[in-house]
Amino acid sequence: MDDNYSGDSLGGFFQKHSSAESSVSASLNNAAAFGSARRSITFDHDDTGTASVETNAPKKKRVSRMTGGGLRQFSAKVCDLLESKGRTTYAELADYIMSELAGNDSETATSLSEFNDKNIPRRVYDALNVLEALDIITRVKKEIKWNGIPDRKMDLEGMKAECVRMMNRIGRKTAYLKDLEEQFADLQNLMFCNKELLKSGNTHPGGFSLPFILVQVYYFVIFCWFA
Amino acid sequence: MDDNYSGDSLGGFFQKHSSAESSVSASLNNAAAFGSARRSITFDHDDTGTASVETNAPKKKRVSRMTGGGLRQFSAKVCDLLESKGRTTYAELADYIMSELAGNDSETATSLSEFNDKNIPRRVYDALNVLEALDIITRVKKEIKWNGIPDRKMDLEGMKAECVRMMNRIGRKTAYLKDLEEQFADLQNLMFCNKELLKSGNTHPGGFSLPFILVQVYYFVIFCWFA
DNA sequence: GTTGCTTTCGCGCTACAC
DNA sequence: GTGTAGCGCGAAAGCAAC
Repeated sequence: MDDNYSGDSLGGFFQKHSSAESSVSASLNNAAAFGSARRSITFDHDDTGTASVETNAPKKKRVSRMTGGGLRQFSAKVCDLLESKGRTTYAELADYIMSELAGNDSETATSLSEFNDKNIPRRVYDALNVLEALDIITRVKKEIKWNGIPDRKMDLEGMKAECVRMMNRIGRKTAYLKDLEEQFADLQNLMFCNKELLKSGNTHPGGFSLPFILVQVYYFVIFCWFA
Repeated sequence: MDDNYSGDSLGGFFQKHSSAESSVSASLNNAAAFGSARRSITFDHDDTGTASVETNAPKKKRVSRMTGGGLRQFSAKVCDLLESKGRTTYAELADYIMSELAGNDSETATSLSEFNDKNIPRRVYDALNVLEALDIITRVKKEIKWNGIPDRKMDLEGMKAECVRMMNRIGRKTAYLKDLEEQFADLQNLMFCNKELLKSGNTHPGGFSLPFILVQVYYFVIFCWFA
């Protein structure tokens, strides 16, 4: 049986080495002949051009996609990067992403980077365009500014901070309040004591008296007098 | 006029025969041979180089691009649509966008739609992929759900409400506090007075009494007196 | 497992803009 | 030339049906 392993994914392994053509034809045949297993990791090379036509060995296209490693993957990366940098340029983005991708290979390094060198930049453009359409970023002459998923982060953060601030304020006020309540209670005790003293007749009649009045009024008329 | 639009390739429509090795070349030829003119909103072309192969007049690929009418444009549309529908499917999206685009033409209608029939769907996929990477949408088996710029709306509203609530609470506490402070001040005054009286010797050594009255009124008339 | 079709979408050629 | 991006071929993934 053939290979058909399935794997992949992640792997990303496809090498694209551009070299021998024999491989090419082989790949073609494989695909057709075996019919079954498709995916071959790839091959080919280039020739690019378009064309080619004649006779024999037509090349193919290469590929074997890096499953799951397309626009979606790059968009996410682009987004993270943009968000963390806030303001950057296309070149910086592309470089960063490329270097990141280049890190995880073993021997396909060269071929991989050759591949990425051309593919990533193109994908980054796609991602940027969508992001721009959503107003998540703004492009002004080469400079890319992250507006952020509209206010989300900023406002959320801002409001959280505000919340904390308010909580603290409430805490302080509450403590002060408690303090005052205690003092208030103490004074009420004082009043009570005075009253008791008075009542108990413990007071000296000719003593002193303090015709004293304290009136606190909030909203209405008050008549008060004494003689 | 020569607008040539016309045909298109349709290319896709040769089914994929993947069989023989000739397949490759065959497809190429088809494209070339039938290929002939493909729309051009603007003009055309020429035959540039690449390709083509034998025989007759093969045109190529071309297609003068519809500047500015690419991923960016479609992304915006896709986004609006998704947001308004909340939950839909790829097919619905594509159809909707296509019909919308088809509306604004004059005579190129046919060619345009033929063109769009193939191009738009592809673009919609691009847009969806980016959106998905940003978690703005979620795809579950053909169904596309709009998550909407992550919680933004919900959280923002929620936190604003929370803020208002807290502000009110602070207001109430503050008023109460002020109230207590005043009462406190009053009582301290009372204490002070008492102390002064005491000190002034006006007091009777055997104890003091303070026929005293403290009245606090909130809302209504009060008559108070003593003699 | 394997045809055979449909849905996604990787990838890169190449047209334009600057 | 270089930077951007329109555009679409055809491979891979998903789905039946055999």
